[in-house]
Amino acid sequence: MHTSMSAPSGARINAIPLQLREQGEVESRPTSSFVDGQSIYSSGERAGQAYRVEFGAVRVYRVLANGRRQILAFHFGGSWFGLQNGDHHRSTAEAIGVTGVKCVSLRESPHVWNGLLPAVLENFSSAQEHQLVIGRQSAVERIAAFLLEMSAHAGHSRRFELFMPRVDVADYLGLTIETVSRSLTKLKNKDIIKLHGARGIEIVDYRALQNLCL
Amino acid sequence: MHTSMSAPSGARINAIPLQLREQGEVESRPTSSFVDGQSIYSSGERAGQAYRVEFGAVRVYRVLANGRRQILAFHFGGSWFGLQNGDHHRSTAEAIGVTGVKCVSLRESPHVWNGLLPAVLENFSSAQEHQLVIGRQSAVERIAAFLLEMSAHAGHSRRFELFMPRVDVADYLGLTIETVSRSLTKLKNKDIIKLHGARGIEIVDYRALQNLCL
DNA sequence: CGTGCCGTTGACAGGCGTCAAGTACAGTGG
DNA sequence: CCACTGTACTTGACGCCTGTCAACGGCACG
Repeated sequence: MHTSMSAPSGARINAIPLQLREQGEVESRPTSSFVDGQSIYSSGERAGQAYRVEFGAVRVYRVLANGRRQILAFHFGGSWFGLQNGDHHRSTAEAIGVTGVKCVSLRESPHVWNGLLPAVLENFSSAQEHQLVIGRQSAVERIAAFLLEMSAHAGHSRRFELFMPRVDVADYLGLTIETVSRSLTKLKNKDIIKLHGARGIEIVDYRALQNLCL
Repeated sequence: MHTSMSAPSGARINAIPLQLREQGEVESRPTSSFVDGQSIYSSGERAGQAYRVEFGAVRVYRVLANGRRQILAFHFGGSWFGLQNGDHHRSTAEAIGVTGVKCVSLRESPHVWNGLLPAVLENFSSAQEHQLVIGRQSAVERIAAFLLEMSAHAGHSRRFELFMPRVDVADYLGLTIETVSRSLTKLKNKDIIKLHGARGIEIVDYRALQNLCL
């Protein structure tokens, strides 16, 4: 199970951010392991911890009352998540594939907050970037931006595997799975990308993909 | 000029956040005044300052190469903005109506960063909230959410004035001005709101508006 | 080989963008 | 005082993009 996920996530372990190692507070904690789809925290639960992805991937999302879901962010190795100001989580975080996560209690060690400012700013920046994508870009443009984002997380590789199913891509980009599929097909037919199986992506024309995101 | 703006923004001066007064660093700075549409900082400029709205309002936006604009956030009295991790601004901030802004240099006083974590978390939270709106809601639902947001900034008043023109609302919600106008008309025809002139909003059925944002 | 999940493709309808015309209003100048 | 002008907003007609519904194909697993 999850063979198609564990291979790329294994490669990603080496990408764990060294600049955050300085925080001995974090390194002293054990890594918790989660299986695919397992909840790391849920909306409504009491907050008070900071989380960092060690390996694998995490989706953070919120669900509207009518069932519509919006994935706010994907997090990969080294990325912090779950940082917020309220007492209770307003979003849910789930593992994508087998995923390792380190937790720090902010109640026991409130001073850790000080070191997390760069991480919060990073999250904030990503959220703003994503606002542009879902606010002002067409379906194909969103897919292009998404593929470039995933490529960047894979070390700007031209060939990589998507960690998540289509429904996650759709809920991240504010689209439906059908539109995601159709947009990928369009990019394929324009010889901008090649598809290798359901999750494999090969970027043939990197520049064309970038031009779509203008 | 701007009479329709200065009245509500004047009321808002009292709403300046007291919990931030502790930072004498901020209070020691003079307030710079900006006229309607004046740039506070621009995309590409060197960053290194934190900004706080004293009175009036501010829009922060980015523009894609093809001219499409996305307003990332509106900021009102007491709100911090311009906080980011890079060396250079990736967005532009402009005054809406006559606006007062206090600046703090983060290069001269880097320790100020520590006190700004709550403000960054607040900005981050707002961005996430907005992701849901523009990612998963219809035009009418976005307008409903927007009106409730503006109402909240006016002390949850049922009657308030919009500070900004339709084009700002549209670029904030990822819509066109025509769709904004039509959606407002729909809400008006359903007797959920009343329109008083171009900018005046009266919420007749608060509950109905909330139900639209589910 | 059947079953179930995931992804793709097609037909169709509806929502929103685009283009265009019309209205309201403030400011200006005669 | 009133016509003129420019800006902001509204309304209408129309077309496209994307959502919806449905059928189909591929692959893993039992």
